[in-house]
Amino acid sequence: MATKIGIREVAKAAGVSVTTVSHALNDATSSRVNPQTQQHVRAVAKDLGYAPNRLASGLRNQRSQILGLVSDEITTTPFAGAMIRGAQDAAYERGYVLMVVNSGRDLELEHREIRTLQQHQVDGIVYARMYHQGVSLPEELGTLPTVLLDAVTVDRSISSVVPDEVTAAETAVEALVKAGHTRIGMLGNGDDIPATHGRLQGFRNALARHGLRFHSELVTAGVADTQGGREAALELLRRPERPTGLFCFSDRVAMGAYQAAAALGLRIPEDVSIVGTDNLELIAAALWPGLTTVALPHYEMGRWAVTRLLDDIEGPETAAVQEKFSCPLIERGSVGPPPD
Amino acid sequence: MATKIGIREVAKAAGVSVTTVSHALNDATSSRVNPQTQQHVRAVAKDLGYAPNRLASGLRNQRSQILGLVSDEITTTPFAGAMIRGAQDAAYERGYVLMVVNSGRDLELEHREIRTLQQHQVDGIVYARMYHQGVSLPEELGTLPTVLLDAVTVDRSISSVVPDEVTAAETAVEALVKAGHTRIGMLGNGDDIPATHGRLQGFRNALARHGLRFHSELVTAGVADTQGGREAALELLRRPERPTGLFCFSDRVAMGAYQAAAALGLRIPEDVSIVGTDNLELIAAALWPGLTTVALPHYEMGRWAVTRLLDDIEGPETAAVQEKFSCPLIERGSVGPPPD
DNA sequence: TGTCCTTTGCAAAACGTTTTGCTTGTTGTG
DNA sequence: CACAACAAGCAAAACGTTTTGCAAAGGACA
Repeated sequence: MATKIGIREVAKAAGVSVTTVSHALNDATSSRVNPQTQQHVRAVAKDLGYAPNRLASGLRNQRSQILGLVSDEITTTPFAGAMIRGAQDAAYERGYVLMVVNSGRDLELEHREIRTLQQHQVDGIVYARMYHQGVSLPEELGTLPTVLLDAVTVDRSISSVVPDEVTAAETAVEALVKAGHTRIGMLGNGDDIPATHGRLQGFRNALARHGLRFHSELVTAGVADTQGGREAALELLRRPERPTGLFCFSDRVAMGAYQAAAALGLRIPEDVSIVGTDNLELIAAALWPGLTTVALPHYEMGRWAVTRLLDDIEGPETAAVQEKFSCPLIERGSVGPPPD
Repeated sequence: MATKIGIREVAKAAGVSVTTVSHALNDATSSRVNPQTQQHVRAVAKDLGYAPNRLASGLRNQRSQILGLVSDEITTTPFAGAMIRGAQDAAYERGYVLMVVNSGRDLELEHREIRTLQQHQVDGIVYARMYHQGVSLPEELGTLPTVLLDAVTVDRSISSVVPDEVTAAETAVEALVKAGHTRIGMLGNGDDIPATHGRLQGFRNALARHGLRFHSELVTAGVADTQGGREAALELLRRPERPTGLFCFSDRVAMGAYQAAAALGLRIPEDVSIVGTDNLELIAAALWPGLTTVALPHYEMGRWAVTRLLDDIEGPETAAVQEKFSCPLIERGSVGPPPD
């Protein structure tokens, strides 16, 4: 209530100058102020509930303590939530706060949003994508510290973090192999992005490593959503020599595979085993039986991106890092031994 | 590159004083500056790519052009995404930007986060919940303009926006009634929140309006997730006098009902019709057949909250408003006439 | 006793804007 | 022609901090 209390009010109440208050509050072990005075000032400040105006200190310090997070999509997937929360947590722990903007793939809008962030003097930017893909960085970022989240550029001079798609797929497929499956199908996305290439590569790696042949007719590309997954799985599971295990590009696709299995009277996991990708709680835990899937560590990636960004901002210059996060297998109930 | 260009650089380049630049850029139809000069200054400013430092102007104007959005959960549900996007869009259109924080129900953390927002001098706060519920506002908000999003307080002096739970449920149930169903069950949440009470009320209203009796044994409370929905639906659908239509508290619960129907060999919608609540794309559009459901207008509510907040901030004082948004029925394929 | 540090504190400048007077011409009017 | 009114622009103050340079007060030492 009353008047907003600023550093001046504290100074007056403590009977010292504004300068001394500032020193008492900021310099951890200050040589400019008597420990007793310091303690006293701090007590008074706390008492009054003083908190510095960050607009003012930002202006003075050329440090806003704000990070920008620009992403393409925030709406459709809950991945966004996990990544952003990871980023927020990491930022908060170090005294920063996030300004999130999302462009919905509108490049023109994205430009304007980035300019807005720059007007607010953000100290750095996390440039995020909802799916692991290649991007080209907007020009206007200029020399502003930037880290890529779930995306990569050809320019290796900027740090990035992505899931390790190859080993993620290997992990998923090996879960099937270890359960005894030898005819394994894949329902894959067709887009020309690292996620697609990496997972197909991992699929092949896992088969090769265990001496299994790669049957290209068991791989379906261009499967993007549940409906696509259902149709593709129907086609695969109707074959006389049907696969007994299915590796799905995403949990949404896996949900389609569940539907196909049900339509054909195949039980999971007794008749067909299914592994997904994403560990989307909303789906993976809701399916029945629960979906065994590899988790994309969105929360952790969000944390890493911000931590790295803050290290860049606050610390000395270091070489850029291209980080890959491994994807653990989350076992629920959709994998079992193949039927006889 | 070079040096950061500020208003001073523009002034120098345009051959006028800093004052004149400010007037030329800000006063739409300025009496302080010659239209020619104004045009010239603007051209120069654009040419140099000048954009004002909002830390500085915020400090001077006592207006940060930042809004805080504090929410409990951002992770688990995609609702958050829609609400936040609506809020962001509305804010952006009026030159504001959002600072989002989420407390994960940790009250202590929430307090600290709000204080942080206040340090950044946010011009107002949207206090959001992910489910329609009653809340008590944190003390420290004080006189800061605030709007509630998907939440209400006993204190009617503060504006809020929530879904109209009662008519939402009525809409859902009437879809079943109009298809010819007379024995309708409800899988409801048990929590003591407006969402629960409102929807149960709507359920009863719809029945009464069409001369149908309310059978309390067809109503199951405390059903929160897919597994709960499955179990509750199994129980209901196994009855000799089973309901032919089910109204579900959420789409997640409805997904459980789908599973129960499948387990019992009941087809949707031939043997049993199902209506959900939420219109959660990820689930409603993915289920097979598609789930008919009432949409909670999260995006629109997010927009409304920010628009209202900005009107409060920028405009003259007006009386608080308690807004209820209606929830349209989204028809997919899960409702049909009852069997024989 | 005078000189020189050291300690403790303060005044003032700076960060980049916006806005309030004030000054200087210029035009219109009696 | 003189004077008022007005148009156009500028200098300076202010927003709330942080930090640099300086001053005063003591204490140690010669």
